[in-house]
Amino acid sequence: MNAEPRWRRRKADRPGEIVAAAIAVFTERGFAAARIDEIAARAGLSKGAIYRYFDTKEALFRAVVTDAVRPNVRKVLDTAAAWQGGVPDLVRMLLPTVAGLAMKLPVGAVLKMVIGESRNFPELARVWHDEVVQPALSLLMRLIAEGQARGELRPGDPRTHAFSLMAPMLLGVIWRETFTPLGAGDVDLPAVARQHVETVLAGMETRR
Amino acid sequence: MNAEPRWRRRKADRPGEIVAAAIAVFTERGFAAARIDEIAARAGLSKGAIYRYFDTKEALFRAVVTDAVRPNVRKVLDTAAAWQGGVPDLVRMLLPTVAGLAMKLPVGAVLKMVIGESRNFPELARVWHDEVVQPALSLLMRLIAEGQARGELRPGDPRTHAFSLMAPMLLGVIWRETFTPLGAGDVDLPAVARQHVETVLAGMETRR
Amino acid sequence: MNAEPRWRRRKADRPGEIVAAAIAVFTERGFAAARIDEIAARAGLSKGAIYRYFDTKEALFRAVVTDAVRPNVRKVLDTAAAWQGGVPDLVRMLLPTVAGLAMKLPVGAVLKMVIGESRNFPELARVWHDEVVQPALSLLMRLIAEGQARGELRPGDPRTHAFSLMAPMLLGVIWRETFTPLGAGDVDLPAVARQHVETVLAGMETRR
Amino acid sequence: MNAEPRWRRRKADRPGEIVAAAIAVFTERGFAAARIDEIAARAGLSKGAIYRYFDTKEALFRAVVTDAVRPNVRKVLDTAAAWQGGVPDLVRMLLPTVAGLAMKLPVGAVLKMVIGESRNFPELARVWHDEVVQPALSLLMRLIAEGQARGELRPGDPRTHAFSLMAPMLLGVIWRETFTPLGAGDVDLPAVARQHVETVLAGMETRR
DNA sequence: AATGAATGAGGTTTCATTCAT
DNA sequence: AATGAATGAAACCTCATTCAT
Repeated sequence: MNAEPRWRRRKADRPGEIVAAAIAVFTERGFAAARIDEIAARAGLSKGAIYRYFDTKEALFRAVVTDAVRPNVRKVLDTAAAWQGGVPDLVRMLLPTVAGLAMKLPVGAVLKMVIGESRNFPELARVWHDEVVQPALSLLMRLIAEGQARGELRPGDPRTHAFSLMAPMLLGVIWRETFTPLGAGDVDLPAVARQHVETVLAGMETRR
Repeated sequence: MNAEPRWRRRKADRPGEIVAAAIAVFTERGFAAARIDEIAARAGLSKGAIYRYFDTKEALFRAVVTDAVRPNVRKVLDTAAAWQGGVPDLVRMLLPTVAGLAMKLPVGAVLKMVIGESRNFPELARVWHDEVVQPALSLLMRLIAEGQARGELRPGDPRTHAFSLMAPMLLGVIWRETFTPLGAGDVDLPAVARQHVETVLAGMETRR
Repeated sequence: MNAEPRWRRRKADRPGEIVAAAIAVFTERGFAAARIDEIAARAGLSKGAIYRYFDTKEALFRAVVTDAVRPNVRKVLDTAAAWQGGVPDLVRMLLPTVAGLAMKLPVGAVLKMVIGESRNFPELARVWHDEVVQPALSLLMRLIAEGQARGELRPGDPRTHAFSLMAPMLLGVIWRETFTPLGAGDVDLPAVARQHVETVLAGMETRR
Repeated sequence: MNAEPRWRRRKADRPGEIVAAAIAVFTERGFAAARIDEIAARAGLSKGAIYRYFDTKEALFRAVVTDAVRPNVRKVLDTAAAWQGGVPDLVRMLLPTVAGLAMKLPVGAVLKMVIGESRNFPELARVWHDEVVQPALSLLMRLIAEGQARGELRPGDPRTHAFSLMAPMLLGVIWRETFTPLGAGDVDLPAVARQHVETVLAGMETRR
């Protein structure tokens, strides 16, 4: 009689589908303005079904924030940790790679939310700090210190040097989320990465 | 008995007091979680009185975001526009100045909100873009192009160069709002400014 | 592989098992706070299976309230109806018997629910009235009237006399459900029965 | 233009009006089935206004249970504590008084709820135990012990004697709430009190 | 000009019930 | 006969906004 069943069983796929829908809605509206209704609709579910997989709106938000980036960060860090050559060349490789990732993953939107909701969800900011920011920063600082010890890089506080290296990439990511949708010029992250890395390395390397 | 009605006191100050209270609450809680009740209480008023000065919560939010920074930006821009010497020296002066301002004004908190609410309040992001970001960026780009024309600075896309120069300051501001409250190490903005400006200028200047 | 489908096991027992689980959950939580999920879990079934045996939560509730006591009441009433000796001695036997039953059956908990839900489920209160309360009361009233006719008992409204006889037992049952779990002293129902029956019979019997 | 204002200020009267409406709805439906909407409507208010006076539905429920009886209990206990004559005569006065109060106050309905919700709101059962039941029981037990010491009353556990005295009154109250609305015969509490007190005293007094 | 009681729309969450498997 | 994913109708509670005082 009725051609279309009201719903179909898909338990295994559901969490992923819900998180995908939630990423879209949360990043578009922010935590508070996101409505469970809309997430459910985009996931092709009823509101109540969401609660089979996530106990609260906050739990869903946490899942979004943690799932969105963690896997990709590992990959980058592992590559860097396994690097054999000199520090400057590693940096030359690393920044464009990160720029490429940032272009295709929802990093920017999630980062925006982590920043925006850090007061209301300190734990999420902590997750990002502990799993994304701190590891990346530590790795960079260690590499810079090594480069300085080997005489490849000029002296200076390694943490600040790391800021000098990474900041334009992150700012570009935020820019693309915040100002580009308004009609402000887009940012070509890989291009920025290429030019910036050369500029800053020229200022950091001992011989050129 | 009391001949003086209690609200005769101040009058013209009210809007400013309300905005001041609103800055505190909005930056502490974000737009959605901020309650008019609390803003009113901090302004020493009743909830209803707020509506005599601002039609809606959004209007108050707009006032906060617009008023919070505009005046200070002008000052910096005017100083820079009036600069007579070479571009590198201007930059050497500018970054620490900005760093100092960012330490005492609520720029970071408001910037965080502008970023976080940019999807829900595009006009606010636009205000910031048009009144803060774009003017500063334009000025910097013009200066850089001039420096390049005069042979003081190496070639390269001026906009990216501007990013290379400013990004660590802005990222530091955001960091202090997002991660420092969690116990992550603080960022000494003026120190970052001093080291970064020398590093990046060493990579930008033609002769050193 | 597994030739035996898992639900082939029992079959006829199911309703009884469900009611048993439901008694536990309903008496622990009350009607509204009882969740079908929990009843199903305790019965070793899934939620959906419950609906094969009971159309609604209310239907299950009705089954609980009706089944919980009916069989036991019959026994007591039959014993009393078959009594051959004098009324006072019957009462001396009856009250401790009832007290003993009340100690091991969930009468108290179910009585509590019948009382608590009587407005929302008048029919259940009616079942209890018609099948438990009224028969017992009628029997007692008839016996008392007979005793008065034979000169064994003093005059007075038989219904009130029946109240005088039975009330402490019922109140004790309720007390044990309501106040004892809070740490209030327990009630030794049989002991109360023994003392009360002697006190009240001393006031009812014509010669002592 | 508009003859009737949408609402009128009546802050001081509100809590009482709300509790009165809540008593009606809670006692009619029980805690879970009572809807704030209906309480508000009966109090002539909107749903939201309730929350200006009571933080949660539970808080309102607590207010109902505590407010409904406390004042009246005090009065009875004080009268009894000030009694000068013999114990039997005090009891002869006390029971009809209690019966009269129970006829005009919502004691029965509230008692029913305390019993029905004791598992979900143990603290309310405790309030009733501590403020109503225990004081009354203690007083009675003390009076009975005094009567026994003076030789007016026969020996026996005072607590059980107190049960023997009071139980029919309480049971009558519950009966009137549970079975009378169904068409079962009403209980004339004062009449029950008069006959019961004589019956039971005849069994308790040493000389008659 | 100011108050704060009252409104009412809207959101999250729960859970009895249904139904594809 | 059984499962449990999915539905959808409430219900509680919040809070920006209004308006009688």
